[in-house]
Formats: sequence, structure tokens, C-alpha cells
Amino acid sequence: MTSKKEKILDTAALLFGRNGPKKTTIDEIAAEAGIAKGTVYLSFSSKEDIFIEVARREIDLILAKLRRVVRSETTAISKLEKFLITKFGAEDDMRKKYKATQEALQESHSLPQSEKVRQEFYAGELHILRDILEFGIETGEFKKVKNPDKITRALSHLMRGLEFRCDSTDVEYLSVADKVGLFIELAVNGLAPRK
Amino acid sequence: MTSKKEKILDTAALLFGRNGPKKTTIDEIAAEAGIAKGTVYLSFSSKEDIFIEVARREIDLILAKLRRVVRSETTAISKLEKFLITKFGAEDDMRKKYKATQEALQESHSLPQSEKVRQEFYAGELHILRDILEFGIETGEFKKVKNPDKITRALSHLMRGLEFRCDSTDVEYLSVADKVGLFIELAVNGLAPRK
DNA sequence: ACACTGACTAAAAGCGAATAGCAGTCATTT
DNA sequence: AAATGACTGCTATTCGCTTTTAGTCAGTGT
Repeated sequence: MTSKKEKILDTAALLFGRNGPKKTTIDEIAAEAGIAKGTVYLSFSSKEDIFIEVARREIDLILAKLRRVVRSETTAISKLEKFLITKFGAEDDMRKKYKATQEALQESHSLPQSEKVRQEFYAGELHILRDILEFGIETGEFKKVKNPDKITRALSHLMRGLEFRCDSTDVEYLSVADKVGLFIELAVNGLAPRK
Repeated sequence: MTSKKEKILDTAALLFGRNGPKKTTIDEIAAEAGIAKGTVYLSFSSKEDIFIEVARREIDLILAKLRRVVRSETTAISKLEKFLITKFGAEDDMRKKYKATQEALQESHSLPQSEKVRQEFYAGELHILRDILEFGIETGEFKKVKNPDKITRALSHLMRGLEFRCDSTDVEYLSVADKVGLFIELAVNGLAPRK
């Protein structure tokens, strides 16, 4: 049997995904997991604690997937492309399945600890991006840059600019392929002419 | 004497800037403008109407300023730089003075019509950006691109990615100069090496 | 005749007391 | 020792009431 803690996390993830963490009660989690409420508190110290662990698990899944698809590509550009495709796709997943994560990534108005989880996620993403950048520099696909950290951050901002904004209509609904194309076009080739 | 309509708009802009449009009443505007409430409704059909016109005036000011600084530069890159510096600076202004505009640009939870104003602002920005792009292509600073519209949009997204996010800590507080530098570095030079 | 006024109304926002729902505890059971 | 679920106190929500406010219009002054 998977440990009780795992069981609780699985159940919580399921229910968080169904109604969002805010509308999920410890009573529900306990009932659905087939244990008593008090038992939940033998493994976790608070609801927030559960939330954080669920979010962390989901984020790890996404990051692992991103790392996997990046690893399986052989050029920096295809790594970048796959990364973007997967990342933009993951946003859909998040909206559907990973409600806890979505909550955690939602700026402001979430639990204090979720800030930490968000940082982890962005740090993870940034790290992957940075690896791609360095890989590209090694293979000669990219030029040497003075400040890779800042460039990585700019890449991540461009990416963020292309993210879906669920609420607004101002980001026209570009297809994922379009977004990726634009990203590569700009970030890789740049506007200046190449002789 | 400036027309009554102007007087009302000036007063409304002042009060909107002081307390935000939500917390400003028509009674206050009328009192401050030294006219009776009913008179306001001779020039405007609703509070929203006033709001929209105030926001539009403020947006026109910002766009005009952007156009002016861009026009006064002679190279595409310096145009781009000045545009960005001014734009990022304008965000500060907005937080301080242009409460109506800020409200209008705030995604969601604002009045229905404010959507329209937002669109106008983005369209205006996009147009300026696009002009810079075309200017750069003419002067040879930029290469010919297949789809200038989409590239312009990508530029605007990169820009948006670098915008202040007033609430969050995740966009580290890069200085305006850093942001501009990153933008140019990426968008103009790109990652690919130039031989 | 016309520009303007401000008391008026209907509707919305604000308020707070009553109520319901929930996280977390702990004495009891297994 | 591990697990339970009735219980507690706190927070969120509801609901009726009061206040505020957008918008109107009969009236006033010029």
C-alpha cells in the first residue's frame, strides 16, 4: 500500500483539481481517502501544508516533463521549440488538472507559502532555459553572451509575454505554433540583418 | 472660458487621480467644478461616459509623448530605446496620476467600455512599434521580415513581459535601463552568432 | 426661450449581526 | 500506538437594514 501520506496527497490533488483548493475541505479529503480527519493531521500540520506539497508535486511533474522533452532534442533551437510547445501546452493542463499549481502561480491573493512554490517553478524553468542557452553557445548555434543570466531572464519574460492570459482578450489567440515561431524568430535571429 | 465639458473633464481627471474613479462621485465632480449635478448630464450621458473620455484623454497624452520621443530620434534603435524608456516611465505616471487610465488598462473587473479604451491604447502602441520596425528596415538597421505584424506583436509581448508587475515579487526589480538593454540585446541582435 | 439647478427616486453599496462552514484539537476507542 | 470523530473557536457568508449615489425632472433665474 502506498503510504498514508501519499494517499492523502493523491486524494487532495484530485479534489483540488476538481473544485480548486479553496473549495476543498479537509473533511472531504479525509472522507474521500477513507480515513478520519484527525489522521490527516498525523501526516500534515495544516491544510496549507497539504496544498504546498500537492503544488510541489505537480510542479515537479511539469518541470520533469520540460526537462525530458528538452533532453530528447539534439539542437538548441529544437530544444527551445520543444520547451515552448510543452510549456504552452502545460498551461492548458494547469487550467484543467493542476488547480493547486495554478492557484500557487496566480500572483497575489494566494496563501503566503505559495509564493515559495512559485519561485521554485520559475527558478526551475529559468534553469532549463539557461541550460539550453549554454548548450547553444557550446554548439555554436548561439553566440557567446556577456550576461547569460540576464539574457535568460529576458527570454523568460518574452515567453511570459506570450503566455495565455486566461481573462483578457488583448492577447489575441495566437496558436501555440505561432507563438513558438515568433519567439524563435525574434530571440534567435533578431531584427538586425545578417550579412 | 474653456467649455463646460472641458471643465468637467479636467475636474473629473483631477478627482479620479486623487481617489480613483470608483470612489469619485458625480456630486463631488459637480461641486469641485462649481456647477450643479444636472449640468454634468447636459454634457455627458453617464458617469462611465465621463470616465471613458478622461481615460481617452490621458491615453492620448501618453501616446503623443511616445510618438514625440520616437520622432525626435534618428535611428531605429535609439527610437526603440527611447520608446521603451518612456513607456516604462509612463507606467509610473499612471500609478500616480492617471488613475482612470490605470483602471481602464487593468484587465477584467473594470467597466465594460474600458475594454475599448484599452484596445485603443494597445493599438496605438503597436502602431508606433510597427513604424519603428519599418523605419529600421528602410534604413537597413533591421532586416526585412516576412510578417511585420506578427513581429511587432512579439515585440510588444516581450515589452509586456518586462513591464512592472506592481503586485508581484517575481519580476525582480530590474532598472529601466536594464530592461531596455535586455530588450535591445535580444530583439535586435538575437542569440544566433553573427559572422 | 434657454441654461442651469438641486431636491427627489430608485437602485446599488455599505454595514453588522446572525448563521453556517471549516480548520484544527483531543479525549476516547480500537 | 494508531486512528477516530465529536467538539471548539474562528472565519466566511448571508441577509435585512441604512446610507450613498447615479441619474431625472419640475422648477428657477436670466
